[in-house]
Amino acid sequence: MEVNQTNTEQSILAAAEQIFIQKGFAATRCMEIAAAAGVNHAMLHYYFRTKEVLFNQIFEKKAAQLLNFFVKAFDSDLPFFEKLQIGIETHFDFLVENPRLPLFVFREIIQSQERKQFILQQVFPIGMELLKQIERAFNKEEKKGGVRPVKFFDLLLNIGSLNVFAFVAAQIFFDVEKDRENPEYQKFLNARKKNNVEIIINSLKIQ
Amino acid sequence: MEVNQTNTEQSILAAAEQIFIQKGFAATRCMEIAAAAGVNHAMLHYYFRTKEVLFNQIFEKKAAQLLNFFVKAFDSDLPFFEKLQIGIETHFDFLVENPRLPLFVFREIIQSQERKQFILQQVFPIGMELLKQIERAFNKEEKKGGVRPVKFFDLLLNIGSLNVFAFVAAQIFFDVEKDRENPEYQKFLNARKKNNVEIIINSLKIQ
DNA sequence: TCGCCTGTTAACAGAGTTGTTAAACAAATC
DNA sequence: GATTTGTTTAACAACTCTGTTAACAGGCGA
Repeated sequence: MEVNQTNTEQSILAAAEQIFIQKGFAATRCMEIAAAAGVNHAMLHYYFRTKEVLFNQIFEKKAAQLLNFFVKAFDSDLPFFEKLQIGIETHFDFLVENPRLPLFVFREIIQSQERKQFILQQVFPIGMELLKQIERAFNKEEKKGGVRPVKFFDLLLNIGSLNVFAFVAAQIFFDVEKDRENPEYQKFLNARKKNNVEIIINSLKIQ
Repeated sequence: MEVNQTNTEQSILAAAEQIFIQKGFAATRCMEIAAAAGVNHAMLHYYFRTKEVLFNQIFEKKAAQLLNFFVKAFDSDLPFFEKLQIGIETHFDFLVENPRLPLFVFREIIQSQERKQFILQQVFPIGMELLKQIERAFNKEEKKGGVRPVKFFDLLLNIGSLNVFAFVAAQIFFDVEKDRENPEYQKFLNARKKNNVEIIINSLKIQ
């Protein structure tokens, strides 16, 4: 072996992840990934055979990450409303670290029937299984009369809507990679986080 | 002239609109648009010179439509909360007819610095001007003490989040073009519309 | 009728993209 | 020190995509 056995493979993966997420499958060129990884473009085909294989590897990892995280964020032992708040905030913080992820996954799902199938058949059922646990806790609280009667599915969609859309909007007004230290950006994020928690809690509290 | 003068241009535009919105700029092939329009692909270049010119024509039209509509939806003379409800519902109904539009615009904004500039400099200011009218009505209501103090910008983001994300989710579970008559899809849409109005109203009402 | 204009087509040029391969090369093993 | 194995490179083949062009068809005015 010459220099770095797995390093080449790793740097291709890292470069591919970044570029694919930013530009999507169709707009990404193999040469560009190779250049970013600092290797000859033949390396991509040596390690991953085709652009599609490389892409799918990243897509599947990221799609799973997105859903698993959503589930894990609600997995704690606190009182219901505290758990909810921490869940929303943790999910939001995950998006701060991965601001482009949701749009990336949605874009590629919508574009390819195969990927849609993959999500619906491979990722979704696993997530659903985990979500049921949280749903039970939620329903228990509902029976106790602590919350307004809302469908759990609607609750999840509401949280997802508010949290995800904050980062879609953020990408219009800010450069989510370079503006991490920008106080305006941080102010925007904090305001949104607080707003989202309030809206959701408000929608569940009995008037 | 041989066959149909302006019909060719129109059918190219119609085909391009559909395919660009579904696949985005990078994934769309000129040949595909030509085939869908039923013309030789040289026609695209005859009428529009380049793929980019054709795309920009559609993008600019759609981006303006998206924002103008958002503004127009809130433009009525009813009491505040009724106006708000009708505004949210009208915006939602617009998305029922254009379910892929938001994701299309966001995707292309994010991908191209030029398009982002176009949105921020050409489209946004016009929308903001119009939005100020609605903001004044909102602030008046706020001063009367009829609503909780919320930043108008946050309110807009909240409505946008909930309405837009409904159609992002819809595209995962349904085929938004073919499922128009599907009762499951209609049930989903009605539930979301009702949910979104409730959440927003709830977030503004004083407890 | 002739020439001109618009719209259309097929063929093609040029650039860029994915994917292949043969050869060089460096370290590990024998 | 020769062999093997894994890694890298340059060159290239095949293909696709965008954009051009030359030829052509029919309508229309001179």
